[in-house]
Order: sequence, then C-alpha cells, then structure tokens
Amino acid sequence: MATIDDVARKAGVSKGTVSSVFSKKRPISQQVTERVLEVAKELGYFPNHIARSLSIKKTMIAGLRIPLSSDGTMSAFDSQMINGVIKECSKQGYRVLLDTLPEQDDPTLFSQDPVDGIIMLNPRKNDTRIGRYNQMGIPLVLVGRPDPLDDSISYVDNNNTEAAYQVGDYLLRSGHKSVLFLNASSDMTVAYDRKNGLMEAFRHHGLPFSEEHVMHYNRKLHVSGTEYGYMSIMDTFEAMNYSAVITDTDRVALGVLRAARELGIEVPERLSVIALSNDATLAQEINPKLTSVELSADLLGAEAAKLLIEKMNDMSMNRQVIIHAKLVVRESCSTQNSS
Amino acid sequence: MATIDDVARKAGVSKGTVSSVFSKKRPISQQVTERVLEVAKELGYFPNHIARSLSIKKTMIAGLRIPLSSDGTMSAFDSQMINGVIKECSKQGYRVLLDTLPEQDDPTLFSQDPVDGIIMLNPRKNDTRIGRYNQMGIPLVLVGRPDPLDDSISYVDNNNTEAAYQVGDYLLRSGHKSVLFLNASSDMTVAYDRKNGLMEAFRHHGLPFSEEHVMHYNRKLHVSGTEYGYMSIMDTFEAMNYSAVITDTDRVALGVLRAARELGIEVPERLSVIALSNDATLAQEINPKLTSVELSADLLGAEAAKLLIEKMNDMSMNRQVIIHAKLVVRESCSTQNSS
DNA sequence: AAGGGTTATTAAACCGGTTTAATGATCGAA
DNA sequence: TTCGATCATTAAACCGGTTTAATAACCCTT
Repeated sequence: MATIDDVARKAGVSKGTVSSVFSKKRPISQQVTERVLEVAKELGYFPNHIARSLSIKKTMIAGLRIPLSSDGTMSAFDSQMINGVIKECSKQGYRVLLDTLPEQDDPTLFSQDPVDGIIMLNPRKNDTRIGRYNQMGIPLVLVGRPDPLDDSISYVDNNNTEAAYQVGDYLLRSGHKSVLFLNASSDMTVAYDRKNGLMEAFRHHGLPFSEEHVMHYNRKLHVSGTEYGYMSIMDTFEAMNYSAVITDTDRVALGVLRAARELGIEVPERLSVIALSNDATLAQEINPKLTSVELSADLLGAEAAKLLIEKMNDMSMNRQVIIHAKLVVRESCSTQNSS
Repeated sequence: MATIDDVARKAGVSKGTVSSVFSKKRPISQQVTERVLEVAKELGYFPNHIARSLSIKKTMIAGLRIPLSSDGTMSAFDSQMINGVIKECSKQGYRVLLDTLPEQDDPTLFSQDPVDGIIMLNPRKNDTRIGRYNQMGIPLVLVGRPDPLDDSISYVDNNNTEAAYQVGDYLLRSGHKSVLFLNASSDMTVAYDRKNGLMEAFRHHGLPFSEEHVMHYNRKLHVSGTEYGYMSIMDTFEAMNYSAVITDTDRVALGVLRAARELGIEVPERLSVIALSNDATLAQEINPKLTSVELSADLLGAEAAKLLIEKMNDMSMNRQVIIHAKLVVRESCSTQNSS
C-alpha cells in the first residue's frame, strides 16, 4: 500500500498538504489538490484508518458487547437489538464492532478496544466492568438496567415490572385464576422485574400467587426456547392447574402451541397464551395470532446508540431511557375463562 | 489515560521494556516485570489497541459488509450468517466489524477500514469492489458466488441450482404440474441460479415451464417477506393454476399460509408449500410443519470466516466452499396431487 | 585478570497519519 | 516602494505503541 509520504514525494508537496487535501480541514489550492489527487489515484493510495484514528483519537466505531450463549447463537432479541444499534450508528456515520469474547480478567491481557464507546448487554449483578470502563474513560451505555440501580449510568430498558403487571392484570380481569409463567433465565434482572410485576397484579386482585408457577429458562435443561415451552407444558399441564401461560419469547410460545396441539388442548378456549415478544412480525403470523407484549428490541438498540453517541460528545451526560412495552391483544387469549 | 511512556518513566525503565512486559515477546526479568505491572496497575494503564495495530499492522478484526435493506433491517438469513461469522471469529480470537454504510464511490472519501480482511455479502454483478480490495491487498471472501464466476476468488455459497432442481423434481414427482415460485429479488445471483435449477427439473420431466409463475421479491412493492407471500397468493391463486408454491424464505411461507387460511385453501391438500428456509427452528414449529430446504446460513458464515482467516495467513490461498442445501420433508406438501 | 559468550535493557527509528508554528508568496494600501 | 495583512505551504512534533541495533551487565572459562 502506498502511504501519504509516497504521495507527497511524488506530487512534490509535503505530507501536511496531502493530509489536508484528503481531510479537507484546510483549504488547498485548486492546482495542488488536482495534482495530489491524480498522484494518489496513480499510486492507489487510500488514507490509513488506523493511523488516522491514532492521531485524532477517534475511531468512529461503537463497541457492542453481547454475551453469547454457550452454543454461540444469539436470540431474536439480540439480533433485533443489534439491528437497531446498527441502524442508528450507520445513520450517524459510526460503525459497529461486535465483541462476544469472554472478558479477560487478567489485566495483562486486557487490551482496550479500538472503539469510541461501548454498548453492553445484560450487565451482571455488581458488574465490575462498569467501573473499569469508567476508570478508562470510555463512554458506556447499558441495555438492561444496572443492578443495583444507579442513575449515574446511562442505560435503556423496558418497563419490565409494569409490563408484567399489565399482563397479569389483563389475565386476571379476564377471569383467569392461575397462570403459568415461563420466565427468562433466573440470573437476569428482567426475570426478577417481571416476576415482581406479576406478583403485584395478583396482590392487587387479591389472589394468591404461587412461586411454583414461575419457571425459569435453564441452558442446561433446555436446548432452545421452543423446547423450553414445549417441555414445560408437557410436564406440568396435568399436574398444575392453570388456564393461561405467559412466555418469555415468541419462540417459547411456539413450543407451547405445539405441546397444546399434541395434547389436544384448544388455544385459546382451554389455554390462553401471551408472549413477551421479541419478534414483532412473527407473533402476528402464527396461528392463532399471538396476544403479546411488544418489547421493541430494535428500539432499545437504537436508543442505546443515540445515548452512546450523546455521551461520546459529552462525557458528563448520562440519561436513562425506558422503552414502553405494551400489550397487544390478538387471538391467543380467552376473555371469559374461569377455570 | 496513562500511556506506555508514563509507566516507563514512573517505573524507571524504557518504553521498550514496558512493551515487552505486556507483549511477552522478549523475556524480562522477574523483578522488572513486577515493578512495571505494579506501576501500570497504579496508573490504570492499558495498552492502546490502535497504536499497537498501527505498529504491528494487524487489528485482529474481520470486516463484515452487509447491504441492509432501505428500512435498515436485516433478514433472518443475514442474522444467522452473522452468527456463524462471529462464532468462528471469536473462536480464533478475531472480532467482527459490521459495516452497513453504503459504499462511497468518491475515492477521496473512501477510507480503508481498520480490518485485516473482509467478508462481503451478496456481491453485485461485476462488482467493482472486488478489484478494489484486491488492489489494496485486503483479503476478501464472498458469501454468495461472484458473477461472473471466478475461481481466483474465495467464496462460500449454497448449491442453489442443485437445491432448486431437487425441490422441483420432488414436486413434479409428487404429481404437481404447475408451481408458483416466489423467488428472491431479481438482482441476486441466487434468484438466477434457483430459477435455472427449477427450469432444469421441468425440462427433465418434460413439462412446460412458465416464466409467469416466477415472482421476484421487490422492495418497492412488498413491505416485508410475509407480505410478499401473502399478497402473491391473494393476487394469483384465482387466476393462475398451480398446486404448489416454493417460497424464498420461511417468513414468505408464513404469509402464504395466512393467505391460504383466509381463502379457505387447505394446506397441503389443495396447496403444497416448500420454503427455502433460512430459519431452521421456525420451519418445524409452525403448523403444518414446513417442508423446506435448509440453507444453513450459520454454516455459510462460519465457513466464510474460516476461509478469511486462512487467507489472512496466506494471501495466495483461495478456496471455494459449497454448503450443501438439502430438502427436508415435513408436512406441508401433498404427494399425490395432480391438479 | 582478561577475553568470549550470554542475557537484560535501552535509545532511537518506525508505523502512517494530523496539527501547530513558522515560512514564503501574493496582494492591496499607504 | 514598502509595509502589513492574508493566504498557501511546509517542517517538525505528535499520537502510543513495536522493533532493531547497540550497549551494558553478568557469568564462565582459561
């Protein structure tokens, strides 16, 4: 590859001049510009992004840290989130660096990434990385609230507690007395928040809430979301007494529907299904159309990107954005059940 | 941020020594190593990835160029492909830079990316970028074959022609005489290859092939894949005479199924559906379970990553990988139709 | 005690850009 | 004609690492 020096030499000008021709930060006369561009073309010269980044201390790259499950696949939620991030970043001229490498805890090996800021998914409890990024002066935005809550950190999240309350309220109002909740993995804050919301709804309606009716997704037990839904119904429908199921994702709901078909349970007549949806288009295409809560993962991603870019421009800025998840009633819930 | 100089000064050693402590490329005595690490910790020093990249001329980043549709969303195929790329890259210590920015054709603005190599999706006909990357000496791997074919380029692709032939053969054997093909966008090589495969099957069975029965996805007409499927059936079922539909993706099949439900057409009794699937788990979860061709986008991605890493280590290396797409019979096709 | 062979460390050059401060050229006004 | 102002260009320093060639320190042998 030709360098800026090669161009400068051949065009008979200085490095600085060539630099200015390309960056346009300083006006260069018509003639000189033309000669430089011509030589550059001749030599096949393109500015080196890394050298430039080193100099201006900016890479125009946003880092996106996603913890992948052990089998290396990402969920529909992840995928839509990424989509949102990319969309917003592209719009503002940023590229996105995906990082799924397990974090090295050996600081000797820990090397700063070539990014101007970082969006981090599913922060852990008391996540030490948050402090580390702060110390390094790298702008950070979380997707999913920090635990414990901390409003000196920028983050975006759904109104999980409220959404779960809403779902519970809707089901109980419709006459359901007992509900199976196929919740997310128990180590996630969303799982905790949602359970609280649902409990609150039961309390509000003066009905007893059974912890046993809350399942948690478990990597070791379930090979996939659909399998989680399928197995949970197969295992519990006989033994437990419920007339409605709330599922963690649309995929889980697909598994529930398959189990219902095999057991000859009519949906929604004998079993109502509500999905906490991460795939807006899927819910309306399956039969029966799924009543669901739209989480808008893409919006979460886009907002996270906006927040990050804001923060890159002003480190002192931090903000929290709550994406309103709301119930969309379709066909998978009965409204006059009272089993 | 503290720099290597700060550490060197405070530890009373030279830059080079500090560098060696972190990179471990040269042995440094026990005592010196300890003092340097201690000072580094004290100062909160982490090696600067960009400076390091500039010096060693390697970033350990693979670029992934995906053309996003105008609404900025990616398809399930894209998403799975990315998944595969990430999985393989992570395994080998590479990170992935997603680039969806439209390519600047103004060479003044065109800046080399901070990547060691590039995986490019859906190359265009006579894609000028291929030559450009070659000229810049950047390792390149395509996902989707180059057009025209060129075996001096590394790429991965499905055996599209063959797969389409297989599908056609299966349907014609089953007694179908007329098939609607909801093909991909007409500017894609896959669309071309698949059509050829299908035509070949008709020829082989001595049946007439009607160009009118091949539709192409069109961004301007269809808001989504499902809508494409839905509308195509609604518009043509009465007028055209077909007993089977081949769809570009599972989502398109979902639209077809919805249209069938609304028109009271039984699947598979009166209409058979086969999806060229990009979402393995979805096909088996919907009702009826979709007979489909598994494209294994994740495998394509993983293979592309492998090829790229190979090529980064040896520029002269180039290889082509064909991922075998094969028909999986489930429930959505009748086998004794002859309408 | 001097010479030869290791080994550990350093100073300086280098990677390929940007930017600052200084220089040179050009022009209009006094 | 000369001075000052404006503008284009340049030389050199800088960004934060790696690496090479030279030096210094050490150990062992004769």
